[in-house]
Amino acid sequence: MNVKNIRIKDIAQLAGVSVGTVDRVLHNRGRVSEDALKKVLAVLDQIDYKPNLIARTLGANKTYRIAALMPNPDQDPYWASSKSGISQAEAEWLRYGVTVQSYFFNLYEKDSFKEVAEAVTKDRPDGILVAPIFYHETLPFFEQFKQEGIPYVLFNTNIPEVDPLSFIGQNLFQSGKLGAELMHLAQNGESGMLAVLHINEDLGNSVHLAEKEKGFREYFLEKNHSGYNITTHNLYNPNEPTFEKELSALLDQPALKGIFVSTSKATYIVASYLEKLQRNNIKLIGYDMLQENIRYMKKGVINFLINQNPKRQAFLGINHLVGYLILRKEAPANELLPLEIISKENLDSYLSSGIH
Amino acid sequence: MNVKNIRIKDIAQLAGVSVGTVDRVLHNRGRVSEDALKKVLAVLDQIDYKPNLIARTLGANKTYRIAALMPNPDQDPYWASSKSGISQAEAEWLRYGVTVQSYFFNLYEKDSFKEVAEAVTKDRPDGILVAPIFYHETLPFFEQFKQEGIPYVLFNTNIPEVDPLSFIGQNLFQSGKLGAELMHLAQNGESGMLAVLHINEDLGNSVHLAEKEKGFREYFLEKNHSGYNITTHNLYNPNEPTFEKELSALLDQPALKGIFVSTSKATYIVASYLEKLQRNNIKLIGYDMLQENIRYMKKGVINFLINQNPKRQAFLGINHLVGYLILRKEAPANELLPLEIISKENLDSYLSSGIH
DNA sequence: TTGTACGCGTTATCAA
DNA sequence: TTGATAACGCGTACAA
Repeated sequence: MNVKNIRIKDIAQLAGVSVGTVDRVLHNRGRVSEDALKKVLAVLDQIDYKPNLIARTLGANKTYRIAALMPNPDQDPYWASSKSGISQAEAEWLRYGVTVQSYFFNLYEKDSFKEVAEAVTKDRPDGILVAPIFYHETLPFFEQFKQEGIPYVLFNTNIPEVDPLSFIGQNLFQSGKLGAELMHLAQNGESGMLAVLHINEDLGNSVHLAEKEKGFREYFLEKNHSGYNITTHNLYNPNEPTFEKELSALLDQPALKGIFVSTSKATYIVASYLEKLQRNNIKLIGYDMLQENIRYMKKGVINFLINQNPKRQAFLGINHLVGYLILRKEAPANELLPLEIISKENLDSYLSSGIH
Repeated sequence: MNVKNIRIKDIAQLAGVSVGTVDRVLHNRGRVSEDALKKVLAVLDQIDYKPNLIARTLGANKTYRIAALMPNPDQDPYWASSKSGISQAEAEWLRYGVTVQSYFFNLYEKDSFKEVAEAVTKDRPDGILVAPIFYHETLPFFEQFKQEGIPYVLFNTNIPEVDPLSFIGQNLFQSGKLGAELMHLAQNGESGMLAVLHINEDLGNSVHLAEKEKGFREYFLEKNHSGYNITTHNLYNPNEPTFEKELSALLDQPALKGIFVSTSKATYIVASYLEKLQRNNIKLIGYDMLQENIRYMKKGVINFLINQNPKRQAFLGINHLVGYLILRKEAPANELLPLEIISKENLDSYLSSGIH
């Protein structure tokens, strides 16, 4: 095997032109005569030229600005995880001239999203990573980004219609099915009442949550487990006095055997009530390895967590953008992360491996 | 924030010396006067110099040869997975002058290991990745590698005494505990007889397997689940006629409710017997997403798999070596991969994400 | 002991 | 339209 790679210099020599001409042909920069073009293309046709990306980044000496558009991490620890993934990717690429500017919008205000998205548009970054949790508000911006030729990557929530460079997330329907499988296991063969619980603080998320619920119900339909009685409960702002009343009413039902919670923050909120009310016979299944969730899992209040890997989602998002910008690498159109099951006994192995 | 990184040139300017001197200080090459040393160190103390690795690799223009020393992938699909991880890493680094030469030894013959390891020693690679499944046979070689200053990384099996650059694997004790937790769940609250089954084809593995068993038993001890009766079964070559007899004898016991199998290949062997004997009330828990295991899981014969991620283990091993050789990056002394739980409902999400 | 100068492969600039 | 050449930052050979 010939290890030595073919250089632009070699192509130039073979074609009988200069490196400058080859470069212009390779990058369609124009200003090349018919004659020279033909000669270079003939050589390129024969050999498989693979640019040395190391040399390219060094030579180009460009700096790239990436904009990360996401909910304010202070409003929800889930988004704090995402943020840390962005920071990690940023640290890794900083020395290669990549900077990431974060733009936070208010999780509960659509107008805040618009405002911030306009700021991004104005700043004209080289690439954009965005968690598009508000469907309608986001669409016009992608139209604009596309027109300006700025590549954008979506994470957490997909909007296939806007044709992003890449989407990173999970299969939500399957996630719900997995939640159901785990619930079924946790029930130890007994039957009874199961609750699907959404705490829908930001309304942008409702499609997200509905998809998980569909999967959850589908599992029991397929299996024909008619012994279970599944109810749905929508709660909103945990700070409202009605919240506690409604949740307590649910938890007080003696027949209730399990709760599937559709978001990560909601998981530890419900866990705290379960603990307070001493309802330790109710199995709880929720999302993500947030610090509070880890605590309740170790105590045995939470039975299973499904890891959505928010940190990794955002990390990969930045990486895909950088790969595309610097290394001209195509990103996968859909990167669906595995649905990781976290239980008491493998929790530590996830914590120490530091990827979560 | 100052985006531009500090270059050697900058340090030289600040210290009032030349780049050559700075370089000699940075790499302890000697031939530097007390005075100059002090000046440079003073500057280095103030600022956080991070070399541009891109420039370094470009300038070095070296080629590195890595040797991968592992069992023959044709003898066991588990090792075929490892091999594919090596190939993937190789493809990724080929253009940067890294080549990987694989050396396969016979899984069942210690002498074969010696032979191949000698070949590696003779070839004097720049780095070595090895799965040291034979303890005694491996030790002298590491002694030699250490003397020659060739860095080596271990995967799959750890031998801390040889002080490798890095070990990549899992916590086997905890892996067994997780197996027990899953078994307990799968039992649906019933009690009965549980079997721990080892198929110990290559004897090098026995410590490995014992560790998993210890964890498995520890779980039930901690939980005080006295309802279970746990037995251990050691089988050897599946091709011997006694094998089928012994295994059938075990499976014929009506009280048997679950089997925990300690290796990946053994998992689908047991699954095939369970299917043939129609013992579908016996819960089966084993290891790894081998093709056959995936098939039996989809059929419902295997209840849970614990993913040891053989592909990723090997992939990371090569990456750590490359990182150390090219980028002078310290590899983690112990990289313990998370214990991934695979069930029917998250199987596809792992398959499609392509990391397994 | 020190500093200068060149090469790595690519991109970008500029004079011809 | 072309080709020669200077960056990019690091490592290193070599001359002083």
